[in-house]
Amino acid sequence: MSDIEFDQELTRAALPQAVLAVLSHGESHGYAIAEVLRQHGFTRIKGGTLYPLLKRLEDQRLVEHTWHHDESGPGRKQFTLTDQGRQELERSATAWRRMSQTLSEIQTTRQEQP
Amino acid sequence: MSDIEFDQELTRAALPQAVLAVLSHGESHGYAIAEVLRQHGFTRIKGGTLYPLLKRLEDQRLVEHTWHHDESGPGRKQFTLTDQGRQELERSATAWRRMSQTLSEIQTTRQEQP
DNA sequence: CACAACTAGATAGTGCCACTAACTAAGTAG
DNA sequence: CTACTTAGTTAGTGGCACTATCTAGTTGTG
Repeated sequence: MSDIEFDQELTRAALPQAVLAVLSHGESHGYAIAEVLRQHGFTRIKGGTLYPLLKRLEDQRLVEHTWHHDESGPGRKQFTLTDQGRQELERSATAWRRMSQTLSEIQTTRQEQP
Repeated sequence: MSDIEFDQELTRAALPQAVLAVLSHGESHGYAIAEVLRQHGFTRIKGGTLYPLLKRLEDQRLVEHTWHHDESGPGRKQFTLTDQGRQELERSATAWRRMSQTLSEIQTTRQEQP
């Protein structure tokens, strides 16, 4: 639970996967997702970043929402992963690992001079 | 040496580090850097992506260039890492590892329900 | 010779998306 | 009544990969 903040480009690449990963544990709403992300080091995710992202994930059919109105507090959009979302999470996690691998390869591999 | 292509957002986050990593092996010019990147799976890096990036890295004092005019072929901008560039490569590699760690943490950690 | 293909670098335009800031709206604490 | 928290939304900006197109020198082929 670090509180160091990630840089912007890294966030941009990782955030959709992070949100899907949070939702892989079960349904949740925007504000609670933000809370979990904050605990994991995404300290500066604001509504203006998260809600449009959730909208995009929904447009891609990776998540779905239903409205929940409790007896107290404002209404909530409860988000759940779709099957497609679960697949995308897996695909994205693999891509991420492959890129990590590639980056360290480039750095450690001796280059052939032509 | 995979020839599968990376997706755009991942490329965006990784490419500057990848270029710095290539240059950590010694000076090189744009076209040759592109060649090495292609060998490592960045199959669709075109001049229009790479040259502006090199320009930005230079603006940030992470790389420097000198012109080389061989007896044959067009002139080349030979790029070298600066000390600052070497530091940035290390910082960025660490950030990348930390993000990978974070992503797998989010996915595997049980969430506390309030 | 003419014409294509390759090497090397540069630029304009587009689209995506994190970020900032400001907003609505309902409940709670002082 | 005022301020804060929870919850979600919207408009505007800037950075950057991507596409397409350009210049310019070199090499290969008919």
